[in-house]
Amino acid sequence: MTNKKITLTDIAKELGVSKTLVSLVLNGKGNANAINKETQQKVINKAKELNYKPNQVARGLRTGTTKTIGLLVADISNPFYARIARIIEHYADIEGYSLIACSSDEDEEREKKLIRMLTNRQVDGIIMASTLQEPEAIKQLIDQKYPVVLFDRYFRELDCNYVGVDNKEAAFQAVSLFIRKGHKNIGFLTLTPDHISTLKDRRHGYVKALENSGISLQSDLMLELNYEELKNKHYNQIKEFIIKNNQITALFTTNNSLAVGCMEAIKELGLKIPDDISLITFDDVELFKYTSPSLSSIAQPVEEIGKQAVSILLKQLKTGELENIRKELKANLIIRES
Amino acid sequence: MTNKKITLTDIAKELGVSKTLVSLVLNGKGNANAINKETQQKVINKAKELNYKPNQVARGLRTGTTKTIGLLVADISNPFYARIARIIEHYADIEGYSLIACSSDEDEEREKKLIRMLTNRQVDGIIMASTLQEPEAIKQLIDQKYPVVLFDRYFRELDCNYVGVDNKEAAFQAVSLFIRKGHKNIGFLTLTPDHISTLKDRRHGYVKALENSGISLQSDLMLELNYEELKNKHYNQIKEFIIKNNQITALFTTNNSLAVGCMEAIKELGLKIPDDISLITFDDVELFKYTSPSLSSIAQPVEEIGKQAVSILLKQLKTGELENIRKELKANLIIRES
DNA sequence: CTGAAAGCGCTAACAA
DNA sequence: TTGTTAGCGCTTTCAG
Repeated sequence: MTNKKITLTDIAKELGVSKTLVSLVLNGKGNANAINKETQQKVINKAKELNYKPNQVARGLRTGTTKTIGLLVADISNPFYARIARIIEHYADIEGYSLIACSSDEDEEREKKLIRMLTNRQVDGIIMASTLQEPEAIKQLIDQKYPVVLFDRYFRELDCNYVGVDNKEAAFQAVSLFIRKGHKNIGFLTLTPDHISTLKDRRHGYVKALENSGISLQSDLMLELNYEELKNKHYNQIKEFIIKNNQITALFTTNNSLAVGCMEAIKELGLKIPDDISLITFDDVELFKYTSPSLSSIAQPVEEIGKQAVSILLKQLKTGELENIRKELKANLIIRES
Repeated sequence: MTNKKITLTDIAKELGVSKTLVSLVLNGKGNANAINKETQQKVINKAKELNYKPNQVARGLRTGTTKTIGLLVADISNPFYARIARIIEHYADIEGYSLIACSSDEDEEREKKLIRMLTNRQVDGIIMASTLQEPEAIKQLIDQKYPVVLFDRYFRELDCNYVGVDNKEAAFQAVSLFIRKGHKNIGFLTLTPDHISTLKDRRHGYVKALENSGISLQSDLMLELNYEELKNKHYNQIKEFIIKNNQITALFTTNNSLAVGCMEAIKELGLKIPDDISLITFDDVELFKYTSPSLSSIAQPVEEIGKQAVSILLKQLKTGELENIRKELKANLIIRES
């Protein structure tokens, strides 16, 4: 394996020219610097011949820019985040950026560690759906002029780029639909940590819809599930919840995993959706169309969210100006059988 | 924004010691080098006080190791790869490695570009499910002593670490089950590019099961779908296929997206699974349990695949020895209603 | 116990 | 039109 790594210096030496010359040519700045066409061609040929590979790390150290974006979410394998990741990867790639993807597992300490990791790695910017309660760690980034785009989740107290949907309105619409259909005892299932903005907003939408129709809020009908338990598919709490509150005829869940948990629990209890209990969930998953029954859901404009997130980040990377762009999109209530 | 970046030199200067000293201490090599406890503490305190962040890029340039793993798959948002990604992230993280994740879209040229990108970025190793026909680009990596672990897909002609399942056997079992249930006209749906080892092996399993039962192979009953079309949810070909071959009573699909396409097509044709057509698919997705009807599938031991892939890679990263480890695991046929 | 100095591979002033 | 030089921030001999 003769394959010693080829560097700029190797090419320069072989050709008897300077590193600068080679660097310029290989970076397409040959013409701008009025370098002899012939010389340019020689350099290019030699680079190909030696199978030269520019060392991005060295370039990164020198230029202070790594062409890398950090993507931080709760769980990269959750269909919602997985789809967003793919879209972000796509748009980032167009501009030559790669993604370091990481999952916080809804663990605040872990998220802080990951933020540190990403900045240590000198990623040029971060796109994240944060699980933090206090955005102090993110504020520090911004104070250091670090480009950050939040998506899905925001912080009221923090001036930061953001793209997401109007969660309160979407939840309001879904629950209002239940009410119009005559449901009075509508359960609300959500996750902890419950300080997450999306979850809070969805809860507000639920409460508002009830208020709006003069239905009094029963705190019994609201259940919070622990993220870890949910991840390990411990659906017992959901079952107990349904048994204890057997007046419930409709359920609103704040994410796709909860909806799956409900399907399982309801099935195990021998109940039927929607005959016994109706279900609408936040976040659409492709297969919800084919479940039994097909699940009604609130679909976020995933493509647009990912695209906007990258677009905002890249703009600020290019200009160096950290504006403060907030995009609130509309979610789409998809009514199916459930 | 006083936040100039703090470097080792800054700490050294403030303390009136050398960079070496600081570097040693901060890397936990203080004791090994018999550095004064007090001095060590001073360094650590000062680092904390100044909020020092080690620059990984600089370290990477110096040490030639970036603590980064490249993950290359067809589509990071496909549930199968998304789950694997999460697991790989988990095990890599334990050892301090991060992931650059990228999707080839089953495009050979794009994959080659991504491989180049990853090596330019000096990732320490690559874990990939390759879409290539000729593994030349991967062979080059290995020749350069670049640690590579293939998963899911392998190359017969290439000596390279690999972890995956026995695809032929799994497909054989699934199709044999169809036959035992009395099916004679069993359709086979797969993807292009069809040189991919998993797809070939699954096809072989299908053929072998038929042969084994003395059922003659009808090439009409085998359909290949283009990846791009599938991604764009163009299921018309599947519909036409089913209409043209209305003797089909069972379908075997080689991946989860194809199964979804079949469900859609069969539904649109007003047919019922499994009454009119039975379905078994490769790759299990959580929601297959809840679809209507629930889908029988071949589940790969995802956790084990991801864990092994990381383990093999890290071992070779540590020892510098590129052995050639091949792990073939067993897939699990999950029989549901379809 | 601590420090000086070299150098990883690259880019960018500045010279020539 | 091309070359010299310095230096990004870090680790690591080698000397003291």
